[in-house]
Parts: sequence; structure tokens; C-alpha cells
Amino acid sequence: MSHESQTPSFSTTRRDASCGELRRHDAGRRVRLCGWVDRRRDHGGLLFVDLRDRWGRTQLVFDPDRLGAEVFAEAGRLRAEDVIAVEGAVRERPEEARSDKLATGEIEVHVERLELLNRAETPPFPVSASAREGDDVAMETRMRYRHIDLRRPVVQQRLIFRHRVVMALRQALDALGFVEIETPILTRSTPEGARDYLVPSRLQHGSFYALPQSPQLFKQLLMVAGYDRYFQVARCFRDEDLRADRQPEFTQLDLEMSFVDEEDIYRTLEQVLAEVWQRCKGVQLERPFARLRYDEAIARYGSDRPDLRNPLEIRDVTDVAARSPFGFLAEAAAAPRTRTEPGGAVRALRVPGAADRLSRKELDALGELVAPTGAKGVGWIKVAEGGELRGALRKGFPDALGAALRERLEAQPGDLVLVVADRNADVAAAACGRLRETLGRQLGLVDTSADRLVWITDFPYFEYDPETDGYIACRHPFTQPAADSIDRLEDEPLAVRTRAYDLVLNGSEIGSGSVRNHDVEIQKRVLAVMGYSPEESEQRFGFLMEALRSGAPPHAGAAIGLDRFCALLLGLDNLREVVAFPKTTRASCLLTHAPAPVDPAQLAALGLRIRSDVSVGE
RNA sequence: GGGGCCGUAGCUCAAUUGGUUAGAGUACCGGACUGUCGAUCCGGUGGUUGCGGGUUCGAGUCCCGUCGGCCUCGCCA
Repeated sequence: MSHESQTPSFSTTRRDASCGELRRHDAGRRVRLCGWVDRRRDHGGLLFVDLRDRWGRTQLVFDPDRLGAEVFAEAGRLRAEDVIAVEGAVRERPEEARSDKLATGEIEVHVERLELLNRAETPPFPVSASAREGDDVAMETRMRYRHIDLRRPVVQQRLIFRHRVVMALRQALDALGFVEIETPILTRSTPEGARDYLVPSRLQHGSFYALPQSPQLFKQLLMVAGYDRYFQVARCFRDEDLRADRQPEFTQLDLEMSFVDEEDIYRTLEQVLAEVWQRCKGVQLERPFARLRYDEAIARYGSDRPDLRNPLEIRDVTDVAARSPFGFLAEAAAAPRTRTEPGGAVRALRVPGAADRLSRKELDALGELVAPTGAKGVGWIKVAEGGELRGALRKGFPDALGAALRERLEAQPGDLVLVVADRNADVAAAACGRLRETLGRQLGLVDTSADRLVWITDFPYFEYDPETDGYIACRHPFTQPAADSIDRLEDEPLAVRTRAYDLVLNGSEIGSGSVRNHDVEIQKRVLAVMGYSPEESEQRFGFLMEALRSGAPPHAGAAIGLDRFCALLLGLDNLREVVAFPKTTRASCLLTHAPAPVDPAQLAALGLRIRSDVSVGE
């Protein structure tokens, strides 16, 4: 899984070595070891105990011929997870008794003295790595006994891997002149868009701190303060519903630089991440990373976080479909762009050689797959041996249209072509994106042998919000609008693009960032588009505006979702696997039973009273 | 807030159409065993089937409620 870091010396007052380091050349040494009883194999007249710590396992031999009867009897009473200290002689194992399953398999320690440091209750589930496979312990049980779960070698390796990732990041950033600075946890609400966790103030009844959703504003203030290059391994809090890839508190690698543009952020992060791959996975990352403009990503992959390991690509066939005798094709193609609608489109996905790989039933099921995107259905055409088209949709592309379609898609005999038409191009794109993802996986087209990173750039600044008939920022509103679209801020907000970027790894967004507004006038105009009056802007973000007026350098930054990043690097799909003390989907900690009711006196001190007539969520 | 799945021994699971005394592996306890490494062999303990109610001659199984966990849509970068 990972590269061993160098083992430090374990010589302390209680032990001479860890359980993972003794080798054949240590034979003859007298050593003291400490650890947990991993497993014991009791032969009556001879007793083996595997002693475990986080560095490995070492076989202990209790031989009554070399041991007092009392000590041997004491050894016989050892049970899994008892904590012991032993002293004995390292011996090379007999040839036939060597084990290649253990790094220490060539030696064993013949115990002469045994000290039981602490007796352990029978654990609720096995800690030993050599427990039977396939009997995965339920996450609920693991979280309830997390201190024991965390003792399992697989879990330890994950957290240690995470540590190595963080260390690689820290060292790489330090080498580049970055300064790690902590920002407040008790702060005030920042406009990140999520619900805040609130902390009541004892000294000011009725006022609340908010836990930060990110250090966004603080890091901008640090740029204003002249700190040039800042980073932080920052805890962030968002009080929203949970998912496998979402915890209520999570960690970001947060960074910000002054006197830079996008390119500097790209180069910096690429260098820092290459360091992580190098040191944590032993892999040389290809640099620079790939780049895609947002509209290009949507057009070719139907997603703003495409998995580039999937070779399938979407093509636009709107112009061909516009001439189709099929009404739904021609109408979708002709749907006009309006103030709030992007216009219609017909998109096609060619799946090479797949004409015979999907059954009629599977093809019909694609419609359901695509339904959540709002698409009405999926048409399909197969390219037969002679090049002629097959399937119900072929009549929608007669004669020259069929040829045009084949040419556009570079379709070969044996190919399957999936077509989605919609009066909203975004829907057609999203539907094709889903088809691409699902078929790529289902047909085994995704090349999982290498990690693929890609920057997504040139996002639209605003999104139309039908509920308020207004505009909301797609990213966050402190991003600079792209220079060549800034004039459209007031008259055509949807045409404005941001200087924001996402970093996508194997189809998952692992980070995002932007070039910030350092010009207070532009910042005001952006907030105005979002419906903030100058007074409101000043009231909510006054401290930022003030800072921007006080000598703010041009600055830009980014943040990497560290938990998700580590999970992806380890090929895990649940953040809980890389978080030491994770929470459930209801945001409780099964180990500490947080959140919990508090003493009435505590509430009184805060000036709070719990109303029983208001249910949760109201 | 909505949807889906799940809850049986410490753990991982089984239990026919609603049927009689709820089983297995492992863990645990006891015994045997001097080269094992998932030790092996023999024996044994262990159950409020999450909780509450209902239907039924009869409920682990069906229905309602509730608690908890997981996944997911909304929400959230």
C-alpha cells in the first residue's frame, strides 16, 4: 500500500525494539518487547504468542524447559489484546518453522520474563489482521468501539498513510516558502452557502459564533496582511445532511498566494501533489495536469468532473438532428436559447464495439438510468457490418443524415450509438454523461492502472435561480470575474465566467479555488448581481471590503478536500475509513455519544431554554 | 424533508408458505496436545430475534409505530 518510513529507534526504558523490526541478524540479542497479544497458539507443552504493535508482529515462544512453571502458567492465561512486556533472546527460527507472512518471520523471541501490563476484556470483534476474511464488521459496531477498531492493522495503516500525505504536503509547501497559520474556529458566519454550526455566546446572550465552513475570508485577510504564501490543514464545518463522502466536520488543505495568477496556483499544486504521489504511492505524476474548460468538459464528458480514465466521449449532433424527419429530434435541436434557458441540443455517445454487448432489455433500461437528469429517454442505433444503421432510431437519420451522423461520430461497424435529445442542452449533456459513466464502468472500459488528474477551468460565474428569479454564484462570490466577460456583469450575468478552477481526480472533485477579487468595486458589482444592496454588502462583508480597500494584493488560492483525497488515494469510497473518529449519517459519534443534552445550568448560563413545542427541522 | 435497505448469540450470518425446542462458524469457558503461525482435537456456556403495539390457534417471519445504522435524492463543494 505504501512506502515504509524509516523506523526510528524504539529503545526506551521499557523496550528495546518494536514488534516489526527484528531480523535474522538480530539473532542472539537479548531484547525487551512491549505490545498487544495478537494471537496465541497453545500446544500445552509449548506456547506461541504473536506480539503486535503498530510496527508489526513478532512471534514469542514460551518454552517450559527455559521458563519457570509459574511464568509458563501465567503465559497460558494470556488472551487476545492483553498488554504485555517480555524479555528474552532473539533466535533464528528452525528452517521449517520460518514464516514468509511476517516481516519478522525468520526469527522469534524465546521469552524468559513476562510482565502483564494490563489485562484486556475480550474484544467485541477481532483486532488481529489474521482474522478470517469476508466477515466485515458493521460500521456501526466499528464506530461504537472505535478505539478497538483503530487498533486493527488495516485501519492503522490508513491513518498512517493519511499522516504521510499530510507530511508530504506540509514539507513540500514549507520548501516553497509557505507559512502555516491557524485561523479561528469560533468565528462568524461566512457566505459559503451551507448551514452553519452555531456556538452560543455566554458573555453575549443571544449572539452566536459560527464554526467556519472554510477559512476563506481569513486567508484573504492574511494576503492583505502580506503573508504572501499561506497554508493550513484546516478543519471545516458544515451542518448539512451526510453522505458516504461527506462528514459534518472535515479537513481541507487550504492555501493562498499573493501576486499570482491561475497558472501559479496550478504549478504550485501540481508540484505539491506530485510530491504526495511520489512519497506516498511511489508514482511519478505526469505534469502539467490536463486541463478542460467547463463548457468543453460538459460537451465532451457531460460532467464538470469527468473521469478521464474512461475513453468514451460525447459528440454534439444537434446540426445533423436539426434536419431529422423525427419531430422530437428536430424540435430539440431547434429550441432557442433564452435569458434563463441554454437552448436545445442533441448529443450522441459512441460506444465502440458495443453493438452486441447490450441486450434489448439493457438498452431499454438506459432510459431509467437517465431519468434523474430530466431526459425523456435514450435512443440507440447500431452500426452493422456493412456500415448500415440498425435500430428504431435509424429512420430519424435517413440517407445523407445517417452518413453525416456516422462521420460526425467516426462510427465503425459494430459500434453502438446512444442519442439523447432535449430542449435543454444541459439535460442532454448530463444524460450522456451518466450513460458514459455507467457504460464505461459496466463494459470495463475504465483504465484503473493510473490516476488521471484534470483542471476544470472557465466556469460560469452565475446560475439562474428560478425560485427567486435571481442569480446565485456557482462558486463563491469572492472570485474575480474573467476579464473579457466582466462587462456583461449587469446585462448578461449568465455569460460571465469566473477565474475559478476545480481539480478532478479520477472523476471526483478533490479541490477547487480561484483568483479572488482584490478590487472592491468589482466585488460590490458581483454582490449587486446576487441581489445584495450596497448597504447589505457593507453590513455582511464590511470587514472584507475594508480589507480590500486597505492595500490588498492580487491573490489566488485553492483548497483540497483532504479526507476525500486520502480516501481516493487508498481506493476507498467512505470517508469514515480515513477519519479517526467519524460520525454517523445523523451526525452523532457512537463512541462519545455526542451530541448530548446538557445540564440546565449550562443552558441558563448561555441564556438558552429548550422549547419542547418545536420539533427538529422546524 | 423524501426514498430504499438493514437490525437474530460478543462478532459474521442462517432459519422453507406464518408452525413445534431459533441454528452454524468464530469468539468465550473447560479439557488434551512440544514447532505452531486462521494451530489442531474433544466438550460446554451463550438469545427480551432493537423496542412498543397489533393481526393470528400460533409471529424472527405479516401490519402499524418507534429507536438505531447504512445508502441515496433534496441540501451541501
